Amino acid sequence: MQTHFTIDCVIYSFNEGKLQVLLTERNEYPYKDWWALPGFFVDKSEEMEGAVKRILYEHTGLKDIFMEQLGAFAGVKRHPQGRILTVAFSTIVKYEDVKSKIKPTTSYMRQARWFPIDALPELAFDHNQIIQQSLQKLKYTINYSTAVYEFLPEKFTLTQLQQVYEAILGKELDKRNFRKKIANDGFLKELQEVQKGVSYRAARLYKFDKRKFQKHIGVA
Amino acid sequence: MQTHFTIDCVIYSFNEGKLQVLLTERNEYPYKDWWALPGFFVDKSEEMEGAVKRILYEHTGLKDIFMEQLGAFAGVKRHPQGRILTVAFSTIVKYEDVKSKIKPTTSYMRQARWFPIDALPELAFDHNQIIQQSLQKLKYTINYSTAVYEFLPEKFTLTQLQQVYEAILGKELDKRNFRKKIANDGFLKELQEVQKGVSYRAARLYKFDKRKFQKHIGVA
DNA sequence: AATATAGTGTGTATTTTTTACACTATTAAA
DNA sequence: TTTAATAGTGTAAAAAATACACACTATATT
Repeated sequence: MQTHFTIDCVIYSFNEGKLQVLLTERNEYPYKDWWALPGFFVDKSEEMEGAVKRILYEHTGLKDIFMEQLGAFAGVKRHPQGRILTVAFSTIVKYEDVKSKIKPTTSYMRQARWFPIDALPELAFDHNQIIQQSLQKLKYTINYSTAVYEFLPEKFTLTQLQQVYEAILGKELDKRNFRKKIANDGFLKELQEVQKGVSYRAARLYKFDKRKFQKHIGVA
Repeated sequence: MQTHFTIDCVIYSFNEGKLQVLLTERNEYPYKDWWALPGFFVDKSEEMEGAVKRILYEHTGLKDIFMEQLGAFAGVKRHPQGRILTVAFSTIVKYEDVKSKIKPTTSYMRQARWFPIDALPELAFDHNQIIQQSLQKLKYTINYSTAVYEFLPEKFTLTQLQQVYEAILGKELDKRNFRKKIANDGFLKELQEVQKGVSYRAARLYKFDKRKFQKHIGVA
């Protein structure tokens, strides 16, 4: 009648032109030595949102990050010790921002590491399936969410933005049409600033303007 | 560390030009005498999908119906007895098909009844919130799912189909444009048959062709 | 038999959105 | 100064979405 209840986190970033997922190496049975999504048990009387924050921090070292619910996975056979219901959440972080911060603070996990989404190992439990479902949702909502901007630094070039789109959708886009669409959406702010330190023509930098985005979407 | 775990069902139908939701009147504390979504506890070692089927049957009398997951709701305060995690599911049934079958077979609920979505009572727990979230998703996915056809009998008129769209979206649509869109989609089969027993020009009947729909969507 | 009723069924012009496609400009390094 | 690498830009064609009004037909009523 009662069940254990866990949270699992699908954490995305963008690096080296690829969509990456953060995985942890388990140091405990079951699935000791396997790679898995960062995740753990929720405490009694702990709000789910609070548990997500805590688990994210303990398993990856990351803090102050909003996570969105994907859904519940409750197969009786998904865990060898009998049914453990997990609620999967996902989020997106900026690779450079978190680079130095990623370090599990629990001994349940040995290490945390990024894997490109197209080269994931076989994961513990049903975690491969959770990631696939999450990716589907990301693709599906890309044009109606702020997701792509969460991968990028505050100031970014249009080419970087296009690369994020391409990494998520898994296909190439036409540069001119892409820029036309972005210009038409009209929620980027063009800065009076260009890239530095590149050995070719420097690209203009842009910022995402959340206020304009919300107007565009027709905020709830 | 362990929690109770329930399923709640958002069951839609279309009747009298309106989108309807099936609710049950509780016969047990807490929230005795309140209206609520059909729902109950999942047994230990019971697959979630099986529990959904069982609970749906016990609380509404309905059988053999596929339900889609909406998500987990786990607020510590959502249930007066402490956190009870619920996973919400939704489905759509044909009003006429189920009309005579709806009857709870458990004494936990006194009766089950349809309510128009725009005239719901205040519900037990966080059930109003669950319905709102579910409705959002229904609107959002209307054009990429078979949802609308699940409201209708096997053979239906274009006007009936349009009314279902209008009930879900909560706004009126232009008849000619609607028909153009449907014709263009091309996954309805036009029958050599018309409505019977109407006191005005009889409308042509159509069937939904799932195979053509899947081609159109680009089936996974 | 005439008529009222109620919903069916249809087309076109306009605007908007999407797609396809290729060259010049700028910068740093060699 | 040349080369290498990426930035930045426009137009035409096709497709999709929108706005809009009237004649048709089956039945019920008188």
